Amino acid sequence: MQNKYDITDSELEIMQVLWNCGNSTLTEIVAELDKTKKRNKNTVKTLLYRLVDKEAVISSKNGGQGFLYSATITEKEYLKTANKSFLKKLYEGSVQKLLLNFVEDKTISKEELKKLVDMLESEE
Amino acid sequence: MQNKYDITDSELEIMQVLWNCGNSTLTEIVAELDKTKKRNKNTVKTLLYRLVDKEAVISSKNGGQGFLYSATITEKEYLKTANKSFLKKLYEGSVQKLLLNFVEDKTISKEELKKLVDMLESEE
DNA sequence: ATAATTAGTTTACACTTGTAACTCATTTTT
DNA sequence: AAAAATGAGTTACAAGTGTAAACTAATTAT
Repeated sequence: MQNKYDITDSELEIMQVLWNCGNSTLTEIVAELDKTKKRNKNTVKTLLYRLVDKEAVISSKNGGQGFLYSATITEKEYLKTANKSFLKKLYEGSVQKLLLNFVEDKTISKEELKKLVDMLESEE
Repeated sequence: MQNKYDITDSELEIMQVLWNCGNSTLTEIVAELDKTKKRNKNTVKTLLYRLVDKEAVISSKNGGQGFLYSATITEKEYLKTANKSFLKKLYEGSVQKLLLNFVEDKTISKEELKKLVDMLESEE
């Protein structure tokens, strides 16, 4: 491993806290995670440690009571690589194939898809 | 594990052969995989064995020289669950969010997306 | 029929991942 | 100041995963 974009499922939950809440201390991260699923503080520490190890997160002194953890990659950057490997793994890298599948299996209807495209059009 | 939709990356490559080429023998699968990446026959055997174990594949006698392996789930069925968990993990389950991201990060352009929707429209 | 090959099954092993305890230093409380 | 709590860093461990060897039974070639 040792690639900052190679983030496991549990690690991702930590990154999402950092992305959503900004730089945080261990305690803050644990508190935030607890909103959805209880997680032992030590577990979070290990996860943070691994993220620091692969440089997806850096820690910095925070006046006295502990460290502040910060993501070194943005969520968008991460999503981009994650999307790409998902597409590659299941759809030969083709977004078209993915979307056709979504429509076929009713994950999204043609109408919704059209509405979405219209929205994108009018936006700009 | 022990869920037939819970398929690892290496196992998926075997499933893809079965989906693309239909029921196949071990030798055929190995030959097909070798087109893209060399893989030890024993490795393929283990992978097949694990797939049989979780019932994503069944094997049946094939007049003499070996067994025929067949997928018990279709590619579409598999993709549907894979899509869902991908969306859930990264986009709070929202296709909309995913598509917005694709457009934002230029994985697909608005034009291409529109063309695709038009195609879906005219199809039917 | 005996040797060689092949396929099915079992076992192995290192690395990854989820989960958490342990240690030691620092900070806070009494 | 001594005791208690907290946090950083380290270590642990079982389950999952990629990869492949070993063993055994069946099939094919000589």
